[in-house]
Amino acid sequence: MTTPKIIALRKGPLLEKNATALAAIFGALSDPVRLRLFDLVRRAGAAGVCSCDLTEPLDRSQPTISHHLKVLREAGLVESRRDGTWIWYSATPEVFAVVTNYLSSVS
Amino acid sequence: MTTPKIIALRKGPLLEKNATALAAIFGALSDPVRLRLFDLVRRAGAAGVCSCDLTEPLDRSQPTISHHLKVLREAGLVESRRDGTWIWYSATPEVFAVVTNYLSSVS
DNA sequence: ACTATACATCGATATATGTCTATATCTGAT
DNA sequence: ATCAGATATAGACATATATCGATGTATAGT
Repeated sequence: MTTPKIIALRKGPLLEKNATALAAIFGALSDPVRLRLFDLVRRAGAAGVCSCDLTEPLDRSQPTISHHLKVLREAGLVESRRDGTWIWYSATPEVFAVVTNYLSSVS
Repeated sequence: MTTPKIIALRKGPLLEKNATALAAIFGALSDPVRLRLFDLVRRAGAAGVCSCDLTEPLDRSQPTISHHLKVLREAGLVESRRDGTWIWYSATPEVFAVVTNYLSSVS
């Protein structure tokens, strides 16, 4: 409560609104399966990767992978486009830039 | 299951072991309160900030802040040193090198 | 030794999350 | 219209997490 010494914090602390938005992105990256999933997607580049090729390498059920892809999609980290019966996922570097910007501002 | 097109993924996917380690760091940053907490700590620079000054601005109970600081500490994002009855927290930016290295490895 | 302050831990509780099986939906082909 | 394959959703369950009040521990001062 009482301040032992006066610490001059710089202006512009992280506002709650921004913290919540950032936390959501980090949250999407806070699961090992999701991280590997995202890694596979971004490695596929602009062409993207078919969802059907993501289930096997991660050793999870199809609904589980679908769930994780949804989380990544809602966080804005990946986007999907339909091609017939399958769906192609690709990384969205814009949102990723938010993360790297923040991280580089720290270190 | 069946591959609709052959996608040439680059070598070196994210291994499970590394994914788990990375996910732990992201997990520590996946909570708004913890993000703002970390922000306050890192803004204090090398001198650090007293734990007693972190409870009020975040509008959480003292045990809750203590818990979050523990999470940040165990993730290697902050370190603490005792000074009498107070404990001073400061950021450890080295950990971010791991994250930024990974993030820049593909793109 | 006693008291006051700072911080940590404990136990409880409500909510969120990861995972599965079962089922639904969507798309293309017959 | 029917069928098969790909993906999404629903429901269930176990575990994790964020939070609090109560209590414990450590340190400094009297």
